Amino acid sequence: MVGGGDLMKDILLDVESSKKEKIINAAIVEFSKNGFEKASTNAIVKRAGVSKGLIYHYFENKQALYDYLIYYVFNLVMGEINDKLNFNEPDIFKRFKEVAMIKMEISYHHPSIYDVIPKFYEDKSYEEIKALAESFSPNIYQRIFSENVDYSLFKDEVDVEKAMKIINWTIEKIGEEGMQEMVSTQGKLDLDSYASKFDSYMQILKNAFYK
Amino acid sequence: MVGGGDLMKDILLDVESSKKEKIINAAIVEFSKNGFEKASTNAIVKRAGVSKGLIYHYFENKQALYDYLIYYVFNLVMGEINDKLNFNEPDIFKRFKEVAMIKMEISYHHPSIYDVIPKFYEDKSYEEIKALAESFSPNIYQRIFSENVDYSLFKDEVDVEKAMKIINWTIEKIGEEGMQEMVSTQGKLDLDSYASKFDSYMQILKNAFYK
Amino acid sequence: MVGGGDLMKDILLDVESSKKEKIINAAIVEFSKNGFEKASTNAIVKRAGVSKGLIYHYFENKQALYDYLIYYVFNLVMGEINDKLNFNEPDIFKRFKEVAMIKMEISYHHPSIYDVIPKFYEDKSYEEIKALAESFSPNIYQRIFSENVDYSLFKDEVDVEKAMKIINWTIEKIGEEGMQEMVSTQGKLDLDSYASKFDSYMQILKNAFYK
Amino acid sequence: MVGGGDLMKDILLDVESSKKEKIINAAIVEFSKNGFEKASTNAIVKRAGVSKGLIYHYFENKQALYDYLIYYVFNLVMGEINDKLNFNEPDIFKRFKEVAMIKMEISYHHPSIYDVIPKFYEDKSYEEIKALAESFSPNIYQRIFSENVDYSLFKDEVDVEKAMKIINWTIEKIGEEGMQEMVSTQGKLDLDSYASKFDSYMQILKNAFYK
DNA sequence: GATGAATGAGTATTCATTCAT
DNA sequence: TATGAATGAATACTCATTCAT
Repeated sequence: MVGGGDLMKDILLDVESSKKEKIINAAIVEFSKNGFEKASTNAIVKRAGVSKGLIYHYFENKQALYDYLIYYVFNLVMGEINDKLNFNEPDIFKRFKEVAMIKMEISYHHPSIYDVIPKFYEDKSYEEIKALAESFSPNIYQRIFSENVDYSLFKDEVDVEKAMKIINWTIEKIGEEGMQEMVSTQGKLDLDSYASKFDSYMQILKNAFYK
Repeated sequence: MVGGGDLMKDILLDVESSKKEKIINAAIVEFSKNGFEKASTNAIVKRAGVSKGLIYHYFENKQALYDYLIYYVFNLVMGEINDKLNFNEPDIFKRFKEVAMIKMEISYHHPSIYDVIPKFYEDKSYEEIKALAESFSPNIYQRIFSENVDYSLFKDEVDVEKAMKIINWTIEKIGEEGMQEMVSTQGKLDLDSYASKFDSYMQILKNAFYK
Repeated sequence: MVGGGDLMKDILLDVESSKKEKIINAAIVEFSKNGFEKASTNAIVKRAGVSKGLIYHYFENKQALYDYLIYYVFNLVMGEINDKLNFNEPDIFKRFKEVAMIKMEISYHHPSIYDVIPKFYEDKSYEEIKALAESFSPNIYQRIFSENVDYSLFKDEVDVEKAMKIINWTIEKIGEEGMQEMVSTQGKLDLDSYASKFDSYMQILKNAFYK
Repeated sequence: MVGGGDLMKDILLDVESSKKEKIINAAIVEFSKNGFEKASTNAIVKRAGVSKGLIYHYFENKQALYDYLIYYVFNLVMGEINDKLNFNEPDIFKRFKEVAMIKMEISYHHPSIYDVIPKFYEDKSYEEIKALAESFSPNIYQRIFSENVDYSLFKDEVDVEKAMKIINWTIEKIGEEGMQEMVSTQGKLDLDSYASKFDSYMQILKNAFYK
C-alpha cells in the first residue's frame, strides 16, 4: 500500500486534475486549520470549487473523509520513510536523524500535511494512529528501532529499550519546537539550524548512552 | 495572584455557593468532555442550573469563559506547586519528581481539571500556555529550574541546560503515557507503578548526566 | 384535560397573539397540506412569521411538534363531544347522529383541523390514536357506546355489538364521503343535505336492527 | 388492458429478467415501506442493481414511476377479479365474499403489493383511485354490483342501492381490521378466522336486508 | 440502452448571542 | 442580578434530477 503510484505525487504542487483530488486537497487545508469538529464541509467544497453533494458522492460523511485523509497522509509519510531510509545503518543516532530529516523535508514541502497531523490526535489516540501507521507499512516502527541496529554500541549498563525511548522522545520534542518555530516565523524553518540543534542534543545523548 | 482566597478552594468538593461558581464548574466538565468548539453553552447553563443570559452577564462570550477557565485552572496548579514544592531541594531529579507528584496528585483528585487541560492545547500553543502560566506565577519555571539548584552535581562536560530539557521532556512524555493509561484503564492510575516507572527513567538519566 | 380554557378557542379565527400559537396554527396548515414527512419546518416558521430557531425553543423537534398537534386537536374534538353530547339519550341512532353533527360542525368551522386528522393515520395506527383519544377523555368511546344506552330497542335476534359496529362504520363512511365532497366543492359542505343523507342511511339500519 | 401478457405474471416470484422489471419490483418494495415522499430513488436503484440514470430513462421522474406503479398494481388486482370472479352468481353476498377472498388471497401471496396500496391513498383521493381502477377495467365496479345480480332477494321496502353500499362499506371495514391484524401479528393473517368473521357480519346484514 | 459523476436547492437541527423585562 | 424568549446564520447531510459518455 505504501509508495504506490499517484498518491505519492506532491499533492500541493500537483496540478489538481480530478474533482476528488480537489476535495482531498481542500479538506487537508480546512482540517489543518480547524481540526475535525470545527472544519466545515461547506468551506471544503467552496475551496475545492465543487458542488455540495459531490463530497458525499465520494465519502459517506465528514468522518469518512477525515479517516481517508489520515490514511492518505500516513501513506505518504510512511512511504517516504520506506523508500528513503537506509535500513543498513547500524548506528541508531544516525538512523533517527535520517528519519527526522525525511520528516522535516516532507514538512518543509507540504506544510499543510504537517499541520493536519497534530489534529489527528484530537480524536484518535496515539495508539490508534500508531496502529494505523503500522497497517500501512507493517513493522515500520519495529524495523526502524531494530532492523540491523547495533545494540553493542550502547554502554553495557544502559537499559537500551528505555534509552531508545528517551532518544525518540527527545527527537519528538525537538520536532515540536521546530513546528512551533515554523508557526511563529510564518512557515519558514531554517533546516540547517534545526539540524545543528538536533545534532547537539544527539551528541549529549550519545555521550550519555554510547560507549 | 496565586494562592489567593476562594479560587483556591477545592472546586469540586466545594459546596457551590455562587451562581458564577456553578457556571465555572459546569463549564470545566463540559469543556473537558467536548473541547472548546463542541462544548455547548446550553449544556453548561443546564448543568449549572442557571439561565441562558447569566453566562453572558459574567463573561463576554464563550471564548472569554474559556480563557477564564485556563486562568482558573493554571492558577490552581501553579498555586499548588508554589505552596507545596520544596524550593530548597538542590537535586534537580528530586525536585522534578516532587513537581510530577504534585501534578499527579491534583490529577488524581480533580479528574475534570486534568481532563480539560489537554483541551487547552487544541486552541492555544504550548508557548501561549506557558506564557499564561508565567503570568499567574511569575518566574515559576525559572524558580523550579534554577532556584537553589546545585548544578555541580552534573558531570562537567554535560551541557546542563540541554540536559535539564531532556529530563523535563522525558518526564512530560512519561506523564503523557500515564494519561493515556488512565484513559484506557478508565480513570484509575496506579500511582505506585507510575512512580516506579518514573524512578527507573530518572535513574538512567541520573547515571547519564550526574557525576 | 378536556374542555380547558384557551385551547378551546377557535384557533383559526382567533387573533393569534403569542408566537407559540402562531407556530401551532402554521403547523396545522402545513401538516394538513403535506403530512408529516413532506411538511417543511421552514415553511411553518415562514408562515408563522417567526425565526427558524424559535420552533426548537418550544418543541424538541418536528416530531414533538406533530405529537403536540395530535394532542391539541383531539383535546378540541373530545372536549366538544364531552361538552355537547347528551349522554342521557338512550336511542343509539339519535346519539350517533348527535356525535356526527358535532364533528361535522367542528369540521365546518375548522377545515384545517379536519384536514390534518387523516394525516395522523399515516404514522400512527388506528389503535394508537384511539388510545390517545381515550387518554384525553377517559372512557369516551365506552360512554358513547354504552352509557344509558337502551339495548332493548334492538331486535332480540340481533347481535347488538356487531350491529353497533356496522352502524358506526356506516357513519364513518358517510363522513368520509362528506369529506371528499367538501374537497371537490372546495370547502363548502351542505350540512342539510349531509344530514338528510345521514338520516336515510340511519333509517335503513333502524329498520334492520330495531324492533 | 386487463389480464394482458407479461404484467400479469407473479411479479414477486417471477425471475426478474429485464432491468425495467427490476426497477418496478424494487420500487414496490421501497414505496410500500416509505410512501411516495420518503421513498428514495437511490434505494430503488440500489435494490434493483441498476444505475441511477436508468430510472430516468424509463420514467420521466419519481412521480411518473409512482403513477405507473398504481396502474401496474390495479391492473393486477382488477385482472384477478375479472379472471376469477363468477359473474353469474346472482346472490350479492356470495359475490362480495368471492371478491373479498380474491383480494385477501392476493394480499396473502403478495404482501408488498398490498402494503403499497394504502400508500396510494396518501396522495390520491379515493375517487381518483377508483376512477383509475375503472380506467383499467371499464365498468368493473358496475359489473360487480349489477351484472346478473338478483335484486328480488332484497326485502321490498329496502333501498337496494344504499343497502349494497352498507354491505360494501362493512366488508371494507372488516378488511381494514384484517389489515391491522396482519400488521400487529407481523404478517400472518388467519384466513379461516377472517372468513368466519366475514360470514357472521354478512349473516347479520342478510337477515337485515334479504327476504 | 446504460452508466455514474455532478449538481444545488432542499432538509432538520444547533448554537452563540441579544435584549426586553 | 437574573431570566428565557427570540434570533438567524451555520451545521452536516439528502435527494431528485441532469447529462456527457
